[in-house]
Amino acid sequence: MVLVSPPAYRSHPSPFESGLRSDGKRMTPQRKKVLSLFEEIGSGIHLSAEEVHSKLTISGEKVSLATIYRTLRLLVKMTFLNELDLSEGGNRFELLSHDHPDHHHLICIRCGRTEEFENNNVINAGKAAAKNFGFKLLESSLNVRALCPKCSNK
Amino acid sequence: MVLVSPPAYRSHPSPFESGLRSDGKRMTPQRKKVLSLFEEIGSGIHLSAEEVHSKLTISGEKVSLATIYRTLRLLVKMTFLNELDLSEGGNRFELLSHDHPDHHHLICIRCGRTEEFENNNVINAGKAAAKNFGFKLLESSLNVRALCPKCSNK
DNA sequence: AAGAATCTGAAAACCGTTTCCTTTTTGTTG
DNA sequence: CAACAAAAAGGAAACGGTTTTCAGATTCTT
Repeated sequence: MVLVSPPAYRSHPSPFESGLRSDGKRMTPQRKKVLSLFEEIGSGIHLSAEEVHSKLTISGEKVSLATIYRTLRLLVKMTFLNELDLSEGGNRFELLSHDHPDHHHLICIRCGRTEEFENNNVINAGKAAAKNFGFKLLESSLNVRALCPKCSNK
Repeated sequence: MVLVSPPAYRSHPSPFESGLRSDGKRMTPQRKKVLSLFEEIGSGIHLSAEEVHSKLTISGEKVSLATIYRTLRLLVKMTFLNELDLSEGGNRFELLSHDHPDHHHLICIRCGRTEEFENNNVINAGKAAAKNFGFKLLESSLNVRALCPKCSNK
């Protein structure tokens, strides 16, 4: 347990790492693993905290569930992840892709299949409503509850 | 405690009562009280289960929280109430007014103030997305998270 | 008025999430 | 590179909203 080489993330501070640093926070293997998981699976996939935990566990990485929750919240605050409220059993998280900032979700309420779409009219509707009531807009999300083709003919 | 007149709801079966009956369910004072509460305060007000409970308790009606949860679910299924997922601490319920079926919500994430609005573009966006993926649309809801005027200058 | 089915209330169980507390790790400073 | 303070991790307990269990009460039928 001696003579270990320094962790790779020391060499070229990633945006994640510098974001952490500038806030007095630290890079840890656990945080790295959670973010890497999302980066590997790509954007547009929505994982619950439990799913993150089991995926990491399966690939041999041990990160406690408590740490996963803490890290997910952190990554959301740092805008690396987006948190979704698709109701029915636990929130989900997805990699926030900065080229598709304002996308919405179509959810099959029976099997959970989820599709994304973008629509400027929706964004404008949110803006208009906020303006109308003098609110300062933060974020708007349209959730469309539906039945996917497979589930609708059962 | 003798010679009480029969409960009012026996005389002219309300839509609620007949809906219940046709499904082998029964009208009870508790169910009546929950629905009446929503009818008295009118549509556009969003109450959590806890709030329903405390409002009834304050006006001297004793209905257990368990029954309130059961009744709220029932009323949603019967489409007398609409269930909202405004996140942050518990779902809320509102009287479903059939003249404003598809309204959306603007929520102040700090104080919870909630305003409603309608927008056909949003409805169409949901329809378009569902059609696009071959889903059968059930319902779409746009939640706009924002800061109300009071909270945004603090 | 009696009986079967349904419903209620109270308490326990649930489940996703957060917090507490102790130990481990990180990053900085001599 | 050793030492130290600050921050983070792990595990377990606590939480808060919601659902379930179960025994006793109520509704509706006949």
